[in-house]
Amino acid sequence: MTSAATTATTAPEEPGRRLSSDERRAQIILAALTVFGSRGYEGATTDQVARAAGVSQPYVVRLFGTKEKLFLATLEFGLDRLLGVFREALAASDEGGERPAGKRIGEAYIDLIEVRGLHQTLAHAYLLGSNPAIGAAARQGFARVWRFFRDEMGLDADEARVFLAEGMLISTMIGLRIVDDYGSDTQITELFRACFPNKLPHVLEVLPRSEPL
Amino acid sequence: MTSAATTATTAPEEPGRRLSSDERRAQIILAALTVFGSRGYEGATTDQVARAAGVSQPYVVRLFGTKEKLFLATLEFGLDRLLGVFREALAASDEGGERPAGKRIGEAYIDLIEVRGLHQTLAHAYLLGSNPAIGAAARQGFARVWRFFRDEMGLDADEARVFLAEGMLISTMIGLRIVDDYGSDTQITELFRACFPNKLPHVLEVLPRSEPL
DNA sequence: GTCTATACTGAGATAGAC
DNA sequence: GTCTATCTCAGTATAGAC
Repeated sequence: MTSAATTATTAPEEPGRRLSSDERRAQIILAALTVFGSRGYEGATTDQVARAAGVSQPYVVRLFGTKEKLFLATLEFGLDRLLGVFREALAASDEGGERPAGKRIGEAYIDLIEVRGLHQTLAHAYLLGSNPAIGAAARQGFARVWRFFRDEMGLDADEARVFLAEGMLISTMIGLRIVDDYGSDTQITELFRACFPNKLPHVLEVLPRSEPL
Repeated sequence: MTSAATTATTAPEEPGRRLSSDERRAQIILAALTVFGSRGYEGATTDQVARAAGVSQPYVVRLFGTKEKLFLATLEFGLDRLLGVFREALAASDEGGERPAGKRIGEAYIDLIEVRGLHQTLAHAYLLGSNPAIGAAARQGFARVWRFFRDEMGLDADEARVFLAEGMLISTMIGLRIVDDYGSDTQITELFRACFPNKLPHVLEVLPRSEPL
């Protein structure tokens, strides 16, 4: 449990190699996403993040300054990634009217489960409105998403609200980990099904791989 | 800061009076709702709950056993209360077709901001799916709500999903505390407005009273 | 039923070596 | 760029008095 390779969440790396601090930062943020995602900001420890990233706890603090700054960096990464895939999906072709922008973006959102902990970390951040630093960042981030729907995607306020709402529900279902109670494809509840129209198989394949840590 | 009356979140009580342990439990759960709501399960401390309730920290632990059990009790209280007001709203009369059940229940959900921290505490619980005890309780609780929509209210799976989604968005907006960045009635954003159709004035009146602690 | 005092532990952060 | 050792404090839980 001391070697990087053993516990690393991220892609395999050549064992003996020394990474640039930017590479490490990126790697740690990926790990932080999974840890913050499952335990939340306060519940997560910098040590858990460090282990998941295969580095020592003090080094995580060294690179990011404080746990709070680490969380803020992780949140920003998550939001950038989210808006990144949304923009890609928006720009993608319509395939002859079969996949309108709304559908593409909805699916892109669900596909983000591949980036483990992203949905949950954002959702946790959104709940921390009372926290001075994190709350402010969360509101800003949420506003960015809202503006994407309104300005870039061109939805009206009502359509945007519905979109956002479905997104929040999906995040909730992921955070709840209904998979844990109902096993694999057979017993999954109607409740869970109803949340992932046409994406269920994919979700069922990916979610159980997201270790609770 | 030692007297009960000074810091109590809940209703004024006669200073010198000794409460039954059930009364205390109820009072502490109310306080716990606000504290867990703003800081989350891990972020909240039993001491903050104790202060908010006007009792000593060890006594909170004494009454509930552990912080986890306190959270579970608080979660259950919140869910009971939620389903309670939903059932009331469902049973209420239609007022000549002006307020169908869906609308009444939606409004009842928003009116629950009066029970400070309820929405946020539930939302926090829903995100803790990876936690053995809390995750299981949260899934159970979420399923109860789902069944209310399906069985008692008679919605089909799709309608129920839409309902739940709007609810998750509303909880998110409350947790985000957009009020904090945009002050009172004047500067409130479109984003916030869009989430509380016809309920904005009420929300704007209550939310700012919910102290961040 | 409720408090004060306190034991114990876990976790963030710092110092300093390599 | 990264580690080990360690300080320090906050927070849960226990003991025991009133």
